[in-house]
Amino acid sequence: MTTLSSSIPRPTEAELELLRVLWEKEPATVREICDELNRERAFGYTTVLKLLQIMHTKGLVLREESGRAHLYRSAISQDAMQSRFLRDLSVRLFSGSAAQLAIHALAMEPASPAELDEIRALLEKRSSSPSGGEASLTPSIRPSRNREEQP
Amino acid sequence: MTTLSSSIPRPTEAELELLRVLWEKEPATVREICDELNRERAFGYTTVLKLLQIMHTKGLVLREESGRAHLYRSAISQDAMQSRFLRDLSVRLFSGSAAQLAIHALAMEPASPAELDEIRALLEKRSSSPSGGEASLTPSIRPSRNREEQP
DNA sequence: GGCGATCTACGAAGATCTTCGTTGACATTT
DNA sequence: AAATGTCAACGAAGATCTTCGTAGATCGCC
Repeated sequence: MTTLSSSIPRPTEAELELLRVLWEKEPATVREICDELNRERAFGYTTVLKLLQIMHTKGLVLREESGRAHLYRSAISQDAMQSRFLRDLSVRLFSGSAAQLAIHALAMEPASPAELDEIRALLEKRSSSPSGGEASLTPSIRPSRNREEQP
Repeated sequence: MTTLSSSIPRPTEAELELLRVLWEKEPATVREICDELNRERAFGYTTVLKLLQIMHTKGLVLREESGRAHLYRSAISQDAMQSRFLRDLSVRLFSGSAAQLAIHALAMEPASPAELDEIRALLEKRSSSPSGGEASLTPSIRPSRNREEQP
């Protein structure tokens, strides 16, 4: 249950990496998040802690201070965050058209048959009811596949 | 055509605003860019100049120093930049799947009939050649002001 | 030939982001 | 209880981003 409250600021790059971990294993302690992050690249413990503290003041994460080690969880669902970034990007670079953005993304990379079906389903829905309703989408599961990253 | 040379850094937010102007009216002087920007929000002249200088050292813009006032143009096409940002976003937030990104974007907002057709065309192409070759795809015409076309 | 307007270049201040060292609190072990 | 390890909190250093003031060059004009 995550509000898409627009008062929450956009996470920075490092913050987004933490959120990605949280969405996978929520709730988590600083130690857990830190260990998970260090599978990919080095993060000092206090670096992660500091980031989480900042994110907490920003409202990006929630904190349970019950035990000795605090428990963190994200304040925004991955889905809501995806929408947030897509909206931003569409405004910044696609004249505000999420559809144009989608077309470009679609042209960039082959989709799986399942994904193609999903798109077809969306198309039908759109065709019939242009101002379509609350599709509770969380797109199909996707095994975490990684490409090169460029900070 | 503009190279999608990956050595060029990702533009910051302010830099992207300048690029947006350049893509519309290229080439342009600092004055022209500044005036255009000030339709939307205030930018000091020297601010814009400084940004362009930085962007020049970064390789984001090209500069013609012929006359008294330099002429600037973008070093990357809007299309290539769109791909760049989409790739980034898909890696950061969609486990590297541009298709999932597209689905999400599609679900976010109703598309115009023309856009729906465009998507259908893309789907057919995908269906026939599943692991489609590295086509030099540019998603089709883009009249720069997209968004509304309704007979 | 000097005056004002316009341009580029330089540098710097303030904000934000990233990273981490240090400190003190608390728990576990010896 | 002392030693050791783990934790949150604080602060600070360095990097990057954003903005602009000022200085120096150059053009057009009276």
